[in-house]
Amino acid sequence: MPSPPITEHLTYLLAQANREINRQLDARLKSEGVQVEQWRILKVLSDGSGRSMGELAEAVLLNHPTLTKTIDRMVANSLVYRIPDPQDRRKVLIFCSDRGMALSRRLNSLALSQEAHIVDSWGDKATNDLKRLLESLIESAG
Amino acid sequence: MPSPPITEHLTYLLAQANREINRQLDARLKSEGVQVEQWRILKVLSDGSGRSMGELAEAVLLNHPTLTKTIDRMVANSLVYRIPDPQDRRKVLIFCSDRGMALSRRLNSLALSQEAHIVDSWGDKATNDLKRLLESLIESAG
DNA sequence: CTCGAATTGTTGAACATTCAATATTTACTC
DNA sequence: GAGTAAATATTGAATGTTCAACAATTCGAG
Repeated sequence: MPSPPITEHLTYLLAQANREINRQLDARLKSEGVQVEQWRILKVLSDGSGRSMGELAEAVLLNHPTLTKTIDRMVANSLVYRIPDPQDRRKVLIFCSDRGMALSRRLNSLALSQEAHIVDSWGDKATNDLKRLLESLIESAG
Repeated sequence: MPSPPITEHLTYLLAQANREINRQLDARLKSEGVQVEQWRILKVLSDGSGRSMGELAEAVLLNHPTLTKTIDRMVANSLVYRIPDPQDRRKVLIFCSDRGMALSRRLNSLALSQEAHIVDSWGDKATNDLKRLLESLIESAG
């Protein structure tokens, strides 16, 4: 059984595409001095409702300790704040501050312009086909 | 311009899919006590020819300092070895040892079985469509 | 009720990654 | 050809992540 080259493995293609797209997005977000993870956190919180650390970790693809320390930094920057959950006192709810909301809007605009650039240069159909397949794969593998 | 939910961003879907597939692969490779990056390195080197650090870093999606330290560990485990390039003495060529070759074969078998599992449960067509789109995106974005 | 088990979040130590600076060799310019 | 610039790999400090242990709270069986 001859093993195919690594460039034909799904896991490799995903890693490569993810790396490249992330690199491009990082370059744009850099103008606001922020990394992709913080954009994700602000974006999730920007609807104004609070999330527990567990919910948030799941939503932004980070594990708990990493999220704790990232939130520490964002609290220090006054982008988000913590409130103990009155319903379940084990939980801590994270909220987006006004300053975080304002930053979130600027970051969204940067992220949207990146995606628009991909759609322009690569095509609308390909982009949508890829998104649908990724959703299906996640659904099937999750 | 209302910003779509994060789950509709291409960058998020790529990150999520990559994370999930990598997690599955990691779980399998764990039986050999090895991480995905080392599988990639051994796979690339397993054709027997040497690669410079630069070539290898590009091929396995790692930046130079990270690769240097990963190779340090693999040298300590006798999986690979370094030889100064006689053509260009700035370069160092990395070769796979016999022990590395044997491990590479076992890892390939694990990786192939993971991919076979995806094809089984998700479908041959979807898998191939996705691979072609990812290749095209990388080509277009690289 | 009460006590053990499960859930949630944080912390600290070990570990890994990254950025900037360095050393070495090669290529290029005049 | 001498001197400067570029390419290659490594190192060390700063930073970030992960794993395992911990504290606090809630749940649930008897």
